[in-house]
Amino acid sequence: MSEPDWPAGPSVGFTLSQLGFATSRRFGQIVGTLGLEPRHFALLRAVREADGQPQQAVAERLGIPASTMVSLVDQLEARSLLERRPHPADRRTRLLHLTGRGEAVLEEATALGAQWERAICAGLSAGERAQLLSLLRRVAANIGLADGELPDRGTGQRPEPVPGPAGSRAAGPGRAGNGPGGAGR
Amino acid sequence: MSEPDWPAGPSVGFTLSQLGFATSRRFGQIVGTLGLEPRHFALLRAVREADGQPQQAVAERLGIPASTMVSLVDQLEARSLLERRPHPADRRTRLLHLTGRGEAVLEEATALGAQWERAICAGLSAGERAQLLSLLRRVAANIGLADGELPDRGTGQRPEPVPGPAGSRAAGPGRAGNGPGGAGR
DNA sequence: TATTGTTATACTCTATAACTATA
DNA sequence: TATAGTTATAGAGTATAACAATA
Repeated sequence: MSEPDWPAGPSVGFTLSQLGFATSRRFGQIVGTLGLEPRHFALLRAVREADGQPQQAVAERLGIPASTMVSLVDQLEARSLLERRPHPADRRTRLLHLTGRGEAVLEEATALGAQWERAICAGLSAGERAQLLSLLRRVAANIGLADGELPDRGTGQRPEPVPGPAGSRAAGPGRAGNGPGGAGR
Repeated sequence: MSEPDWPAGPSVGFTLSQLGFATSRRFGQIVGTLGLEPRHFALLRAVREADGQPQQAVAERLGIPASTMVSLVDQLEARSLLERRPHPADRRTRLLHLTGRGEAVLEEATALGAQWERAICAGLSAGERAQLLSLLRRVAANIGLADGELPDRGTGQRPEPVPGPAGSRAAGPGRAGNGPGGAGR
């Protein structure tokens, strides 16, 4: 079997895992300041993006199971950040709308996200940051992560086991984790 | 409030979250090929690093609660990848040792990790990869992540809420997630 | 008969607390 | 009395399946 042709030292994969985890965890704490979890933030953004979508459409877009979506919307509606309105024609569906307060909180959260972004990139010149993003984009392409794509939640989806060869043996659980939920784009 | 002074586009924070998540998830699938979860891999590596440590010492080093450690070791011992041996002087403590099979599997997993690393960095020159690592290291320093440091598991630890200002309101849950568990350094 | 949203249920994971045997 | 390891237990979180209203 071929030896790694890279110089020794920390791997990109490990570093990315570490950073990605720390980054999103910290971001979770930050939006927690507003009483939000990252997925609440993601949900609010999805709703704002296209106000008045059916609840399920948003759930599908975010890759959240319908039942989970219910409690998520419940929580945000209880805080008057968004509201369910009846569909004019179909009495089964509920259309999601951002409230004024929801917009305000979303803006606050977005500002905190921007602030966090600046903290992350402190000391990097604009050029360095651009290059970092460029390199990350190439890595993303390597691992088959489309540009704006959301990594599919553990909803089944089963990509190819392993790119190259393998050492056989049975397949294990293969666990997942919590989604990124980081600051927006 | 200050506007982001960065050019528009995807943020580093979001991209890192996304990549870190995708990376570790994929790595989980890869080692799953060997019937291992990432934390099994981490455990095996920690044991190999210093063969014959007490079980709790390893647990502490990995930030795993003692009770979780038990089942983890149980699983690996059931597969004869490592074994508990009595401490010569203290009959309470169990010393962890890698078996021959454990070493073999660990090597297989390491090889898969190296292969995954190559896939991640495909198309990057050695210089580009070095620069990527350098930039990531600077980002890691920015967010207060020591070099080889393991991000502390949700074991309590409560860092400062937010670096800069804030929009008040009560503190939310602030959730965590699964650790990196990516390929080794 | 199919679909939207909801509720109920069952499962997984993890950590805390209780317990045993040693020290 | 304190500690290593274990077992039992309880909580959070999440997905699957059953359900009611409507199409």
